[in-house]
Amino acid sequence: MNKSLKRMATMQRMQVKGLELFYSKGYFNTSVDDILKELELSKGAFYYHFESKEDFFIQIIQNLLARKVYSTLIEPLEGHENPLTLITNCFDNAMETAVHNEMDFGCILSNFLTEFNGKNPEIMQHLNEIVTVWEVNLVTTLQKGKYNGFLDRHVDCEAVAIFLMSSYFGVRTLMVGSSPSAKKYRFMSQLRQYFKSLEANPVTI
Amino acid sequence: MNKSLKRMATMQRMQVKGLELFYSKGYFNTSVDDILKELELSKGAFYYHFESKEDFFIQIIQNLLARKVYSTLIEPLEGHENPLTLITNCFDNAMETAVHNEMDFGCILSNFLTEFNGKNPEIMQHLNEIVTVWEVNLVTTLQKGKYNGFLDRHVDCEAVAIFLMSSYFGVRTLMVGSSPSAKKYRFMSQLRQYFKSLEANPVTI
DNA sequence: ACTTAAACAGACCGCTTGGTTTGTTCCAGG
DNA sequence: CCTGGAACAAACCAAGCGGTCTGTTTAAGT
Repeated sequence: MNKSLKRMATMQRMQVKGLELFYSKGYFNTSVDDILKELELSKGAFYYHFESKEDFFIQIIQNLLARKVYSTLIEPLEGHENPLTLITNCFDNAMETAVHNEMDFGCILSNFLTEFNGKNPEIMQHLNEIVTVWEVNLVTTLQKGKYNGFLDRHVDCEAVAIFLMSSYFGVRTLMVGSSPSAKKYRFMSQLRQYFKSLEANPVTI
Repeated sequence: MNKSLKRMATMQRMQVKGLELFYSKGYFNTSVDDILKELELSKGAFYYHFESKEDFFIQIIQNLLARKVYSTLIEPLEGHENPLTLITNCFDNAMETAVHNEMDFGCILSNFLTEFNGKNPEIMQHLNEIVTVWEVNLVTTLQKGKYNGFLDRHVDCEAVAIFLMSSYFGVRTLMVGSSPSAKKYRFMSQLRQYFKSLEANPVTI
């Protein structure tokens, strides 16, 4: 009955705290005990609910990380407006929350990609899956925008998507240094500059 | 006499192997013993030459990483040609070696920035110093290009530099996934597209 | 009231870590 | 030839790691 409810609640608590610490301190640099200490739970509780630290993290990826990426980077792309406007606003919002977040350590997805690269193929696969979902949604949005006459018909949507994902990952890494707000402003100005070159040219007679 | 020569040689060997392993496996995930095992040296040797693992890494940053960034990302900017051409070729070369490198794990500097962010302020300072050097050189190159009439006079050179560094860091992170060659090609096509919008407009009469 | 299983607590284990210490080899200078 | 320090080797240490195991408490079903 509410047995499974309590189970879910405890697992959720562990995963939320786990993602928080893995994100801020890194996966390998965060022990299971670190997580349990903050939750005032024991190892018994942890290994009752999860098979291993790795299994635990994979569930975090699918349950929390995937949703987070979706809500902040994919969902905002929905709509029938100019996709360049949608993406601009999406990036602007995502970076604005990062600027105002005292504990920002860069893009979660990008950080984990870096940390697990060449170390754990299984986890890398799960992470790359999320990247692909993002990429596909970007491409689809751009293509729709092309057919609706917002983008120049020569635009290579797949290339634009790669360029956008790259620049976003990168600027989030760069922003963790000094003056993130200034960097955000400069980045956005050049993103707009780039987008201008993708716009459909008005019909010349 | 050649005492100090041997000393330098041994320290160099340790640092080269250290950077190699720190880069591929991560700093926290690489033990001092891992490095010494591959060199067939002992802990005594290590702690005779270096104060600690952290001191060891800082010396690697200053001796090897700084030089590497300089030779691959800064030195190629020298010259009196169009800075947009210089940067394009520089990025193209840097990414090409990454594509052909079986053991590529992304941009070294970017990876370490991610790994140490929020964990070790001292090391972060050393890393950010390198980033700043790169940024300053990019800005200088761009400004020179503006005065020489290659760039439009409205171009915000500092913003362009941030945008370039972001996109490079990001694409190198993205390339570690699948089909790096395709991603490089798409990235470069959009970089050129972006650069076109920065070019000086021919005088219209 | 009794059973049963879920949901934990916490001691414990083998192993690895960064770092220290002590011992050994080697070789240049007096 | 002998000595002193440089350059290492290797045993050693406390702390921390992921993971296991054996309880103990709680609560639902009968």
